[in-house]
Formats: sequence, structure tokens, C-alpha cells
Amino acid sequence: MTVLTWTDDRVEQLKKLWEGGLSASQIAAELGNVTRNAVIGKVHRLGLSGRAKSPTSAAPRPRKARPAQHMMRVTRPVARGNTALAHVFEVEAEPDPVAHDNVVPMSQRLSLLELNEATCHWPIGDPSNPEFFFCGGKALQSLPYCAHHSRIAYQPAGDRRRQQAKPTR
DNA sequence: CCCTGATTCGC
DNA sequence: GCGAATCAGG
Repeated sequence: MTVLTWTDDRVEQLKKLWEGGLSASQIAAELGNVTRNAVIGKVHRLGLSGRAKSPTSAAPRPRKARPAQHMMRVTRPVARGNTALAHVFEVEAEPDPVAHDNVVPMSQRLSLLELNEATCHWPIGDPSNPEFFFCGGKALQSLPYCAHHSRIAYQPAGDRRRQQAKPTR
């Protein structure tokens, strides 16, 4: 079924979104079935890095060794990252992309480069198609989507797992 | 505490 | 080559 490999098409999306200025987590969410780590890893492997902004890149990297990493790795719970989120995207984006037309005025639609932190990044349609556009609504604080799409994205929301969950340090 | 990207390393 | 775990900065 789902090919767990970076197809050319997938990579193309990755490059476009990354160069577009979207965050790795956002790209991961948009692509679906991938975590932000996967996205970052691929980005580095591709040679892309820093594109325009390198906030943390300005910091020195004194090659930190990791002797404390070989700790016992208990059976890791599968389904990390935003599995539920990816699912939602899959269902929402496949049937009829233009179905969201009724909730997204033409005057509000934004292209990739028109997106801001304050604009809704909800993708509508396939990025490869000319009809593709982003919602462009007013994004909520700390969220990539407007109130409407945030509700859709996080519907199953009871407690979605964060990658940053640190058990012990 | 939230987020971000960067890096290392097991697979 | 891939990505989880981890690190480090904002």
C-alpha cells in the first residue's frame, strides 16, 4: 500500500515546502506519514539546509559526543508523531480538494510564498496542481491553521503525542 | 514550556 | 538511505 520511501514526488514536495519557509514539523504534517525528524533528516541528506533562515545554525557545534545514549531501549511504543493528524489529512485531502471552496473565499487564498506565520497553512488540493492553494485564513497562536482548520486537524485530539516527550534525562 | 533545526547513530 | 533519539538554541 503506502510506499515508505521518498519518492521523487514526495521529495519534490519536501523541497518546495522547505524552501517555502515552512517548518519541518509543518512539512511533515503536510506530507503525512512522516515525522519532522524524517523531514529534517531527508533535507540534510538532500543537501538542503538553512535555505534562508538559520536561527540555530548560528550556534557553535562543538561536536558533542553521546556516550549516554546507549541506554536500554525498552520496546518503543509505535505510532509516534502525528499519526492521527496524518490520517485526517489523508481523508480530507483525497476525496475532493475543492470541496473546501465553500469555506475559503478566493480573496483569501494564498500561494506558498504568500504564507505567513499568521496565515492558515491548510493545504487544499495537490501542490503539483495549479489549482493548489492554502487557506490563508487567520492562524491561531502557535498553530499553523485557522480556527476552522485547526478544529479539523485536531479533531481526534484527546492527547496527541509530542516527539519532545522526554522520559528521562 | 513551547517551538525550531542539527547532529549522531542504530537499523 | 532512513529516521528515532538526542542535543542545543530561541
